[in-house]
Amino acid sequence: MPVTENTLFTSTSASSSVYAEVIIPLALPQNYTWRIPEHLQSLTSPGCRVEVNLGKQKKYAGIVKRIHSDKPEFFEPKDILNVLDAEPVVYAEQLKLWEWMATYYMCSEGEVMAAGLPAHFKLSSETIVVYNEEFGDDFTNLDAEEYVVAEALLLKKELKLTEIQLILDSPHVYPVVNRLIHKRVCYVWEALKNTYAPKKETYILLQKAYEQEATLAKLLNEDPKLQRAEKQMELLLAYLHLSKTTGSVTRQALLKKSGASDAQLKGLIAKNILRSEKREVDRIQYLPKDITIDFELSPAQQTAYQQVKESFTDKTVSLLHGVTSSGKTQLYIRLIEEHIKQGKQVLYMLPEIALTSQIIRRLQKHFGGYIGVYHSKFSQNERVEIWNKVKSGELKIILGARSTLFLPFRDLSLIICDEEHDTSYKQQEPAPRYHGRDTAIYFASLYQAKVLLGSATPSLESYYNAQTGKYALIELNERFGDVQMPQIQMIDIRKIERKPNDKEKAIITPDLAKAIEESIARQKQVILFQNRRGYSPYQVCSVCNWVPKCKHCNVSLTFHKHTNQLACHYCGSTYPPLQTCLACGSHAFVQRNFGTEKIEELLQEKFPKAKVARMDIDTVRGKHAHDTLLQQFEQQRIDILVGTQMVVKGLDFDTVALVGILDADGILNFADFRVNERAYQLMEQVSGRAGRRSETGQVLIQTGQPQHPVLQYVQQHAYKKMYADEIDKRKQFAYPPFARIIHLNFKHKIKEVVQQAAQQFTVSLQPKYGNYLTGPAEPIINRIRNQYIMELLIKLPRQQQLIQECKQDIKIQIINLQQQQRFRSVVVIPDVDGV
DNA sequence: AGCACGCCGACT
DNA sequence: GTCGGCGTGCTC
Repeated sequence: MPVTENTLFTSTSASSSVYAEVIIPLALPQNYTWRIPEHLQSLTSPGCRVEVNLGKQKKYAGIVKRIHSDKPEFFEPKDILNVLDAEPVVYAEQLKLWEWMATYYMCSEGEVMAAGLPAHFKLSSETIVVYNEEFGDDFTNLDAEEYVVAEALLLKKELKLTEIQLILDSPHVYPVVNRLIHKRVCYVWEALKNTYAPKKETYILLQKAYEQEATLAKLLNEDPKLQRAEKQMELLLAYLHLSKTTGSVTRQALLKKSGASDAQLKGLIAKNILRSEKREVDRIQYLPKDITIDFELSPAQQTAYQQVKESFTDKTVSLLHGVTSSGKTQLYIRLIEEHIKQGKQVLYMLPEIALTSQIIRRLQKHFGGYIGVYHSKFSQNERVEIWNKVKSGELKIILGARSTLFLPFRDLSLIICDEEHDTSYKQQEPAPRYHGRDTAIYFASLYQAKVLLGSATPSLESYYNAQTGKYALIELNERFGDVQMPQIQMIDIRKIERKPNDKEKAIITPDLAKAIEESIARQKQVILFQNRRGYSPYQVCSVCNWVPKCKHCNVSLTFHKHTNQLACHYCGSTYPPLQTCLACGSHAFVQRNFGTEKIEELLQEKFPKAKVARMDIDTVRGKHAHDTLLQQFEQQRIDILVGTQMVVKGLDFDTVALVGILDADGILNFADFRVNERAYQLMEQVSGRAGRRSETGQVLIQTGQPQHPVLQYVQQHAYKKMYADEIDKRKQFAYPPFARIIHLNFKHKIKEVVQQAAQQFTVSLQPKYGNYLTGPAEPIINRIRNQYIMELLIKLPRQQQLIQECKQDIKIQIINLQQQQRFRSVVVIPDVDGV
């Protein structure tokens, strides 16, 4: 429920002051308080931005969290300089969400605000505003102050807010700039990190002249331009049919459906009957706002759908455990339909941006202009646009990654959290280090909305919650349209590895090679999966086995063949390749290479006629590379695709007959308490890529431990057995879901200092939390960007009170630590529920 | 996050 | 002698 009413004081006497607790987008120790001068009191309400002074001369646009009349005891508050918004920019729900996130994930509300608010709302005196060239120079609608600034901007193109102060000869520039941004005369400068280029697709549209029935009929029946061009006529009819059934028509879809040639389409465009237009796939604002559902759920889907609906009568969260290809998306679409027909809003969350462009086309077919897409790679202008449309309630469905949770929903009633197990939901680097799924559950509670978690391989946490009745559990065990679960076989590599001369055979075993050959012969596609970790190409001295490492991080350098450089994957620094061993002086350097690049080479050698492609961080770095690669694969211009984790997500094609997991041991031997869960999820998801509509897929797993329980479970698609097995171990060793883990990272440039700091910190927690502490320990990679690292793990039993106290104690101890001269500059970073 | 304040090295 | 390096403290 939006907070629009002014929570102000009717009975306040003129003499007593009114104060505002304001959130500033910084990592401040707490929120600060400013006084609201009398003339601004009626304009100020929670959720509004206010212009305030911080420090000697810095100014910020902060957001009012709370208005009160408690005079601060220990300082004299400054006055708020201006109120920037007539209407709050966020609802009370957003303020509550920020507070919860800051408390739960142990950061400041300012940091949450900084992450959640589009840059255009975050003015500060250092902000640079840029002239919007598209605006032109028609300044007739500007008032005197706006005009002066606009003129200056036209001349200089960009200005700092401090410079604008000089121009206006007044410190009160924020409201003016604010209005100018609103009128699109200028915009806030965005740092150049915007490498994301939205995917574009060519759409085919009917020329305006033929949009009316009558003119169209005339064209079809009597126009001489078409009577003799039979093929073009066919194509046009195909277009009309397609546009009737799907709404908008892409060039690709049209050509595929009609079987027409490029030339025929060009002909129609030349005759001014059709026209083509490039559109960004993610932006679909031109579509009509209507709902068309043109499919039926299968009986199994229908049952699950009913169960989901019923579960929401007494549970807030439902977990939909549906095997790969069971058609979860169709079920979601039905559910969305129901919610938006009641005028409510729906949030559809995905773990990664790359997946949005895949799913958006499916959704837009059904919900047209009701959908918006939102994620961190959108330009600030676009973000503000969507922000406002969500706030006004114009957009009903928002598809996006975790940052979509920051949008000011007006009337949210459902959150779908797809691929709920995916670890990309957890934000790693800057604060707030939040988990999209868990935050979604809290966020939903603010609106009394429901949450649907979906996965073929649920996280142990969620499945546990479903088992214990906290969540509802709905199972969908049938693949859609009678597709069989893929057949999974193990290939024991132990025999092959014994023969040292046959190293290559250990990478692609003869059995796998044979299967690949057969698939290709049948015109089917092959996906090979290789996990990246530990298998990056590197240089090594063949005499003494010395491996070059990064100067700033304790990490082996990765060798990049295409740039002929050694690179550090942690800090990004690069080095020239080595000729001489720095340890023994020999010149016998060799490239060790089990990465996808090497495998690609090997495959090309073995299958010279096949088209081999590689999909990993390196090959999809470019703007459209990811989509282009997927498209090529979809159009079957690639026979064998070798890739890392990336191939697991978003590959949903019918013609994959064979999936090979090249090195299961690399996945199974990873040192983490979640290995088994992760390994199962990964392999089950990879397997799910094999065999769609037409036939049973085949999965081959190369391993030296074919009896490994996880592999057995994968082979039988026995999620529940894996769960039962694993949950016991979690309980025994007090890991999640039976414990809450808080990770503490200590950083300092001097190794001894960081070690002692971590040690002292641990000792200080010992009396109260002794049993729950693990460490401090030096991580395997003990230095990143010249900072040494120590880690401390706290495993707390799931008792609300204890966990809250512990978070409090951690904060106290951090302050304590930094009060000591020696440890002053040690950085301590808490990470709650890290993955 | 900035920015002012403050204490040590290489320069006109 | 000073300019300026960045470590440290503080912002209602």
